[in-house]
Amino acid sequence: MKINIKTVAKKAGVSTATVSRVLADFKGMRENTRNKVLDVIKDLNYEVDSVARSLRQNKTYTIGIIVSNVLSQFYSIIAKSVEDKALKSGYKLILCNGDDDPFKELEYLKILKSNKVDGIILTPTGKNAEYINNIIKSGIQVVLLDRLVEGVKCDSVLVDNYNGSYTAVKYLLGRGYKRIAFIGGYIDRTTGRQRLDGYSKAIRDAGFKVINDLVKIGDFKKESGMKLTREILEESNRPDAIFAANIDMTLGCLIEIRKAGLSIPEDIAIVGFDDPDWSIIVEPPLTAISQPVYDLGSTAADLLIKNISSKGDNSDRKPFTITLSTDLIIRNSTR
Amino acid sequence: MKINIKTVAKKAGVSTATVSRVLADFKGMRENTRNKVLDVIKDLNYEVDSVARSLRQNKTYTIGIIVSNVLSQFYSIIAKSVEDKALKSGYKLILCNGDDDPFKELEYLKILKSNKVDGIILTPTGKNAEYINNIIKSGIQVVLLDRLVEGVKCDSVLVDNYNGSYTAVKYLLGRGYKRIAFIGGYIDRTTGRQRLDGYSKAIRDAGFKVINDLVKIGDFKKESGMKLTREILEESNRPDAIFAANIDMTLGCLIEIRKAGLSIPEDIAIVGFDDPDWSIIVEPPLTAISQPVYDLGSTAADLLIKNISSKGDNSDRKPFTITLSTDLIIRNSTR
DNA sequence: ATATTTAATGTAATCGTTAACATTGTTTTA
DNA sequence: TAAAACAATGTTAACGATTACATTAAATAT
Repeated sequence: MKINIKTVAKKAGVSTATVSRVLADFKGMRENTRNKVLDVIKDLNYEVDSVARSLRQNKTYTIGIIVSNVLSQFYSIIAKSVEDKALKSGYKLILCNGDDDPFKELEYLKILKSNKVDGIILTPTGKNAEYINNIIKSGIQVVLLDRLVEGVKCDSVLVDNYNGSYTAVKYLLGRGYKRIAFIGGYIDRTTGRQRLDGYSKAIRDAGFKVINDLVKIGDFKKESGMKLTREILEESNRPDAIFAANIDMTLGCLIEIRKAGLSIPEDIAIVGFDDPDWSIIVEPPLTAISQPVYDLGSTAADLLIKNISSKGDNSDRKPFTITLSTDLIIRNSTR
Repeated sequence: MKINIKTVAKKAGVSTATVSRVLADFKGMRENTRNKVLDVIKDLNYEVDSVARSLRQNKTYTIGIIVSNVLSQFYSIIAKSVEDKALKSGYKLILCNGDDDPFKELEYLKILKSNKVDGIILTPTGKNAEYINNIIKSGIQVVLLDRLVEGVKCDSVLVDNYNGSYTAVKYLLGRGYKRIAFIGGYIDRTTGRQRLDGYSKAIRDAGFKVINDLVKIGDFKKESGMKLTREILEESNRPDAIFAANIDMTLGCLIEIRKAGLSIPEDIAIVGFDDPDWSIIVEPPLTAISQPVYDLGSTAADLLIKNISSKGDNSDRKPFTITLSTDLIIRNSTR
């Protein structure tokens, strides 16, 4: 037999409105009736139907998050941090892997819109500006994470990629490295672009020129890191250091260097952007740019939830960007 | 202005039923009307409201997954594999971190039930049998992943923990190790229990006794792996090998061994249960029991989705368990 | 050409809740 | 004690889709 608010109301001898009030913790009620209703609810094991509630209230208490790939430690930390915050504020999380594919991203954006999520945290490919604006206009709050989208006006939480990258390369230069290779990805995304720019600037500031053959662009994945490292190692004039622009590429880079039988940092130095948990157990421990990943996610979640609660109030205030800074963690993969 | 099925119907000069039929790809329709409706849909950028649809159809096209912790590579692979399958079959995924906490698990189970998900994939703590049965009775399909719950009858997908563990320890014994420590967790969960049992059996089969001081039980997390490893290293008669029962504990173990300045495998050998992507870049590369993690998730998802589609038909067939086997990957953390 | 069958569309109830408004019951004030 | 004010509860129309059933239009048979 189906148990819904009507069943409860009938058994408790009250109206559905009264039951609804009990559910909503409405204060203006006789203790007596409240208890009567609560008893029946317990008795029947009644649980509210969130779908019906969402339809009526036009609020789902759900936020959607689109990340590139939870398999990457970076995004799994993001997912966890957002979920932690969400749960605390009574929201649940729909997780979507956009795979850095604009089509998949669009597909997911449509699903989230159709499901009337209250807000979306998006690590964008940069390609669906029109639809994202459309979503924002429909009243769904959006916060961009880690990257920007041209033509979209909404709050965002970023990492200072440019300075992180600059610091890493400057450090390498300071240690006497002269031929520093760059392994990056997606220069049409802000992350890819800024990390490359930071690299280039540091090289130039030191009075060197950026050598095209030493700048390799892939897709931020392990396999791509492996492939590009192989290319670099085949250079006739092998570089003395590599700066890998994200965690998965760093992993790929380390795998190939090991395969090639080279030793770090004697034969070649490595600095990675992002500091994974395994960085202290590799040999030698990895010098890395550490990003405040957990903070990144929880800041975005905080912001999103705040925006959801004050919906409307902020619809014409200026969007703003929170930029978190990085740290250089010096270990032993550089001399 | 709000655009819903009525708006579309009016503008197209048809009834809402007709629009609904177009949305559902109903075949018995005049091409003419269908196109008229499709045109209006495109014109108005109409998108169906999934919440309303779910209420009416009593189907949400959503599956919930409760894992211990997406931060662990094991679970992030599970999440990804389930999501891949889900998307292909038109389902979306609500991700929940149970944190191996029975209360949090219960809380999430309630949320998922209230949200009328079509199915749940659960990595259970083992503690909420009653509520899980309640969920199953309510018509929501459940598939247990990686662990079992006593008293719950539903399909499950597991890894052969017992034999995996047995194989690992037998291998160590075969290489001449005599004092083998065990670092495990949660022996009240099937995974924890079975891995310990496999260890014990292998030790006994070799004619040795299980030494209590060498069996350390924690909570499957990195920090716990670190702490227990420290305890082990302080033993007056230090063991010559450690078998760590999951990926995070293995990581913790390696961190502490490095801190202690011991070399692997000369001073102490290590075998880990589960084979993370960093296992080939640590020094020395890690000997490990590899689990078919991606398969585990996608098998569970397949099974769940199949059960959802054939809902009712299988309600009184016997639940079954799919057990996937493990591989021993021999590298250099053992002599 | 009319009756009969079949195909295409329309009407309206329904899913389970909430919330605006109406009503009843209880105090307080004059 | 009656009127006024306020507190507690009830009635009922939404929310936006789907779908059983009713109706109308077209196709076929007689």
